[in-house]
Amino acid sequence: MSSEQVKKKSNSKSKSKPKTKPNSNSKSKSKATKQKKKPVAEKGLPLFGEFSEWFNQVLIDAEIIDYRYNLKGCGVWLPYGFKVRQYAFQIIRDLLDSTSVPHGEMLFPLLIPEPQFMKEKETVKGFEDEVYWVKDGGTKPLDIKLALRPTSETAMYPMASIWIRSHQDLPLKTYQIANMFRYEGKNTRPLIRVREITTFKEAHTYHATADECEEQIREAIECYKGFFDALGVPYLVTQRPKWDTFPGANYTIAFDCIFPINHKALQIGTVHNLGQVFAKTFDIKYETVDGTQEYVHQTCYGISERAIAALIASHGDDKGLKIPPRVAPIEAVIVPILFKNKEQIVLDVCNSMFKTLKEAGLKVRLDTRSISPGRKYFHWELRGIPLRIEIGPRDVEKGNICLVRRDTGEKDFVPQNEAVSKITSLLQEIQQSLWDSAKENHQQWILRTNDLEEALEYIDAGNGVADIPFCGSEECAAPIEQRLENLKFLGIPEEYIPALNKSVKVEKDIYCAYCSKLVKQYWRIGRSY
RNA sequence: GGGGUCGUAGUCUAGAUUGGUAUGAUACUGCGUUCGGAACGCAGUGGUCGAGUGUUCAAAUCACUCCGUCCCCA
Repeated sequence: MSSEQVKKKSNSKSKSKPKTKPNSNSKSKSKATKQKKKPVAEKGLPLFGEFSEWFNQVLIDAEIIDYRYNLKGCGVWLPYGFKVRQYAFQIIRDLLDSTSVPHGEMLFPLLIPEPQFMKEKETVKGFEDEVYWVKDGGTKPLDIKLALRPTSETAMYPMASIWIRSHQDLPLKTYQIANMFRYEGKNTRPLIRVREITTFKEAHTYHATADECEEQIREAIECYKGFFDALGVPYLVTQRPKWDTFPGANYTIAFDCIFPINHKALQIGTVHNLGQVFAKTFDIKYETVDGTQEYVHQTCYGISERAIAALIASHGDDKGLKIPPRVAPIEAVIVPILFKNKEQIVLDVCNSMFKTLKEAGLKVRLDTRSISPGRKYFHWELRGIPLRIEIGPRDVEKGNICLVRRDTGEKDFVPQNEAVSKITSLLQEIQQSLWDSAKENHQQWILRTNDLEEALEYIDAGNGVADIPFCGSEECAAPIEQRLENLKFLGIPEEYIPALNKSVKVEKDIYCAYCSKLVKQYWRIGRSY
């Protein structure tokens, strides 16, 4: 059976059919040629180099998400994917719950009454074409239309206005993890551009002063860095251009992950300084020590399931996923190698090893299915399990177990009584090494140049993102963005962001790549999702 | 947003020009032989042909609408 035959419809029908395996004779297989040795159940996962196809297929094959639900932009989290999501978002929960003033987790209603939603003009304009409206209650039209939240500012802030009375109530830090609805256009992509964002973590904070508000931005950035570090997802931090700031916010700082192969940037987190705009709209005031009434200063920051997309993209290879141990539903899987008349002695060792590892607190699984060992290897490699433990008669004789790393493929034989310590340290090593290699790759995808043409060529060739000297005006940005499809100004890199640096870096003798004015900063541009 | 393509068991696919309830593989189930990188034999299960409407004695096949897919262009 050729790989082509079992591949997804979309692949086998596309005109530029990528060859995944040499034997691509989809129709010429005659019944006479009985294939004895050849595998008959080859999975048709496209090569990692066919990134877009790989990504879509691996989500289904590795049982992360099933998007065959007949509603555009919506999908089902499968148990395995759900676990990854759960472990990942628990990390951000832990980070937010443990800040010096903890963030309190809450849950707001999905529905927002129209008048309340319409209150903040800027936000409304920003989401105008993306809001789902509930217009009927059963068979009767509603007097007041209800929006399905595209984000929750307008749901939360009227409540904050009730809760916040005095400076004693501040700072107030809250967050919720919930689903959001956005009516995206035609081009939806699983996990990346969806109509139901199933997992959106949004934090909202309220402060007495602008300084505290600014300080909160730094805390948020640190939290998010901690989160992505734990996932082993590399990122770039930039302050978004004025024209790409969250509607109503003073400024927006964003996290982007450059994807492998196509080197497009995916926004995976945003942090907004909202100033007092929303406070004025929703009348969120507090009484100062002097007895006067002041509007609060606010921030909000969000992370979505796109973080999972970045996690998958950053570590994948031709065999499938590589899940960092921290968020892996299973850290190690035991595969028994059974030979005739020696089944029981092997199974006994497997069972006791399973028990030992479980008692040591490891997420471990014993795979006793009656299929061949090789099949199990592929199964678990596709799902990205960090460590495989093979135990066969030879190992039993020697008192060993065989450990195989998913990331490097390295095999290691260790004595059974050292299993726990060896596995624990190996898992740590894998976690670190996944992070290191992803980061190392990421750094190679940024070009700094004073030559606009060079930057555009670099981006157009799909090599990565580029930093160019730039004046920051929208008039200069627009014609540059026109030059390439999906080209975006990501913004100013971290070292130039005033909110994040006591003294921002200043470049000398560089001139705007468009208007040639003397400028102080490089701006980052690149193709984005 | 505009244009095109396609939709048949879980997955991939034959059948469409010439209307007559569907082919094969894989997956799945059972039994047996196996098991250190996708094992083999035998026997089975599984399809309102994306949904709806129309034409017809009869629709997977023809027409229209909707839903979804993928590709191209803005």
